[in-house]
Amino acid sequence: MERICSVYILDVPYSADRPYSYSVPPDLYGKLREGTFVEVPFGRGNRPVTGLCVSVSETAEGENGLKAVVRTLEGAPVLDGELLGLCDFLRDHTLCTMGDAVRTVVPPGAFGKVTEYYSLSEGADRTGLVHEIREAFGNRRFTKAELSARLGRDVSRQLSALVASGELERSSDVKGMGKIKKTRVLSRGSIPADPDAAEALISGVRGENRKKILRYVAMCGEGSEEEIAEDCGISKAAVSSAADALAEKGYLISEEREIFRNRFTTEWMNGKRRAFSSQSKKPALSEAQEKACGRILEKYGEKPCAVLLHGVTGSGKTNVMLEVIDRALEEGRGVIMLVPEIALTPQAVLIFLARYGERVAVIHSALSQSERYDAWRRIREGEATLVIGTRSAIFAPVKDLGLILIDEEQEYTYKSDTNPKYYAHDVASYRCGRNSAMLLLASATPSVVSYYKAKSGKYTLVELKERYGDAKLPDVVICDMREELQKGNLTPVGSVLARRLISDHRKGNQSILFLNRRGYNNYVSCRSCGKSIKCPNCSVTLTYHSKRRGGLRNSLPDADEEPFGLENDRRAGGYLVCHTCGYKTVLPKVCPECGKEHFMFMGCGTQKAEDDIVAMFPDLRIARMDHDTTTYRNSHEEILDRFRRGDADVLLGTQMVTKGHDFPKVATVGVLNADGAFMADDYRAGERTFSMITQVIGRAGRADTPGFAVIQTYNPENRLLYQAAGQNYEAFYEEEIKLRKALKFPPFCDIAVLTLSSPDEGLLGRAAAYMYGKVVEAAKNSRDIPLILFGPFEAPVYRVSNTYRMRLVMKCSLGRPTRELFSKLLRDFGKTPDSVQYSGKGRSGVGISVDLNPSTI
DNA sequence: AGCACGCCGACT
DNA sequence: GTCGGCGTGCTC
Repeated sequence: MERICSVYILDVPYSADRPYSYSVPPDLYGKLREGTFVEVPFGRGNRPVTGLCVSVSETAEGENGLKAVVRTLEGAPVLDGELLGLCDFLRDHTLCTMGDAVRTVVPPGAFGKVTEYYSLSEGADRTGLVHEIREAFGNRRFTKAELSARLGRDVSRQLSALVASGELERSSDVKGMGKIKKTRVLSRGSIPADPDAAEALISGVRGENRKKILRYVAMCGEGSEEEIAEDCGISKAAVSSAADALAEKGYLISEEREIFRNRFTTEWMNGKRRAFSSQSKKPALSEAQEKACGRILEKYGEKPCAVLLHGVTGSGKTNVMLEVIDRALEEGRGVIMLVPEIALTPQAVLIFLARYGERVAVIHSALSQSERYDAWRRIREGEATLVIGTRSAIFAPVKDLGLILIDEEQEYTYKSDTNPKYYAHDVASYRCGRNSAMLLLASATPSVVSYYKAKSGKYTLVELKERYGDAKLPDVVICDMREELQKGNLTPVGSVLARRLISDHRKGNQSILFLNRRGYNNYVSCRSCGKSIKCPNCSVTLTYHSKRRGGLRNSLPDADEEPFGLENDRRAGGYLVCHTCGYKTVLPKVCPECGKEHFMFMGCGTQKAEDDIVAMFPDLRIARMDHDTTTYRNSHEEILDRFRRGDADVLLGTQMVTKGHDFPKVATVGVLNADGAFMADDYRAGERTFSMITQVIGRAGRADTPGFAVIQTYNPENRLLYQAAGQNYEAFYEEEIKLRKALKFPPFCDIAVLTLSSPDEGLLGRAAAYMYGKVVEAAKNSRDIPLILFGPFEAPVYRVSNTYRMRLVMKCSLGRPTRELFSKLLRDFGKTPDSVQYSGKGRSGVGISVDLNPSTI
């Protein structure tokens, strides 16, 4: 019998991403298991690469000719079934390589990268190249890339020749493994636990430092060198040397322990925790909350299961979620809670830290690589059982997972838009199924897809319909901005809102102004009737593109450039495009709705709004919060603190201002342009608008201040706005789901987007046409895969850093057969013979990627 | 991706 | 002759 194993190579393109068989040398029998990272020789040159072993098996002798595993990567984790399962799931469901999947599931640094090095052997130095190498590197080892970069030419061929002739030696090493920081922890050795007996013993020991250390350990039981040095006021070196002596005599036990770097959490734990300890008390649940909680906990017994908790803003969903978390933790099971990035504020986290203390691990984007790795290990070792974090926290290696919560579940940040383009909900469902856990989705405005699943029985629907306490909905005024325009008001603030801002300021109240960030998605609307121009096939808004040399541009002239810019653009060939079906038309001379000829570009960003408001109201102090002002760490918090302290009168910003901060002095909330969001060319524009407006309105008039909200719009007859104003989710949903059904959009189908990219525009066009044919052919060959294909057409942003992109959009049903179809298309695309057909010559130079159910189309 | 192998033009 | 660029097929 011989032992062989199946290995995925972590750095191969999609077309070569499959398991490869290697033989296992007997000296690795004890070390090599499924889930072990290994070094293997790969390719014709047998270059050393990183692999992940996914299975080990015995085989009858004779099936040989296999290369052998070189070694296992010491210090790298061995992935258990849960993590391997996650990698497999990602690979299958997002059509990524195993390497990409592994790098998503396991933090970089946990396993390094096997790297090939060369170094000069004792051999001669006659040859030119050997001489060059000696000059550049001496006897130090170097990689092929380093040498090529140094010499500015390709050296592969000579290197192999020099290796063959023995003048160079090849070696391999693992690069980039994260350092595991350790510290020495001292605990009681022969020191008795009884304080008097301990003191008697300690007083007999010579040396002040030693006495201090012993007293510390006698009192606290144990302490790290750092802690002891800090608390006893001795240098670390002194602690270290005293500890050596004390350990040798047996007074103390000394052991090495990993320490987990976590600046964020540690700061809060040490500093602010006490201040917030009052929050650790369980808040009393209202009757409605109690009832909702009961229904969820009842369901909790039937795991695996999924629940959608739909609670209107201010209904206290968090309290209910905390109760469910308690239940899972009491059972001894692990919990993951996902929150949107912008909701992961220190205030929010503190609630959890105060309540659950050291069991919590927080994963957020500000963590350094080593902190991330430390958090990962802390979770994996079972020290942290409650993980709170953004999208990627869904992969946290929590032990015995019993509950996954996704707060604000409709947020599209739960869909990754880079490499493994996964949707956190899908991963969550998979993990819950595998672990018999509960999936709890929560939102005031669930996504239409999730609510549909709840309505149709796939999820259990639990609703919280009343606001907590006696909080009331604010009065909402919907303002017709067309009238403002006719009056000649071109500023982002209409007269109603202007009056409120002034009176709020006079009374010492504050205001929040919300302006949708997605301002770059410009559209054209009619100045007279306010209608925007829609696609005849899809009922989505057409996007305006102005034709400029080299492709399409995405930003539009400022409002004051217009109508001059508009006329110029029309002459230059500006046109309207539907990003769903590819429909394209020239910008009409007159509005198709009312026949007037005054079009207008929409798309005023927060920055412009700030300038305008400052000009209008010089007395108001404005705090602007958007992506541009919050790029620095903590700047987000600083802006909110400033506003909370009352050092600003107006908080102006993008979605960030809509998330659950409580500002008691906020009387008025203004939505500067409610159209900006739902005019976007995406079938979910409606649900996003509804969600954003609902949330931002909820910010007005908490506590004792009566609330007031102003929604500014050019479409005052749009029912969506009234539904949002009245927080009437049901009405919104009923209308929306009919529309989705009629037009066949999710949840009644899935959407797949295949993107081709190339710096060569002509080549790209041919490749796109070619792939179109391939998809048609593939769909025809398998009748059971229903698929509606649109395209090929230019991506919404056609050119990005000199690369052009074209897309095929497909409505389909994403099951295993459909994914397999896409997988095959991707694999085949990576192989040359086919691509020759469109490229004419050479390697195609066209990139391909598939996004299944993208967050925007 | 990244390597070897083969083909081809350029330079010594 | 051989160095180095470029295209192609293949990776246990």
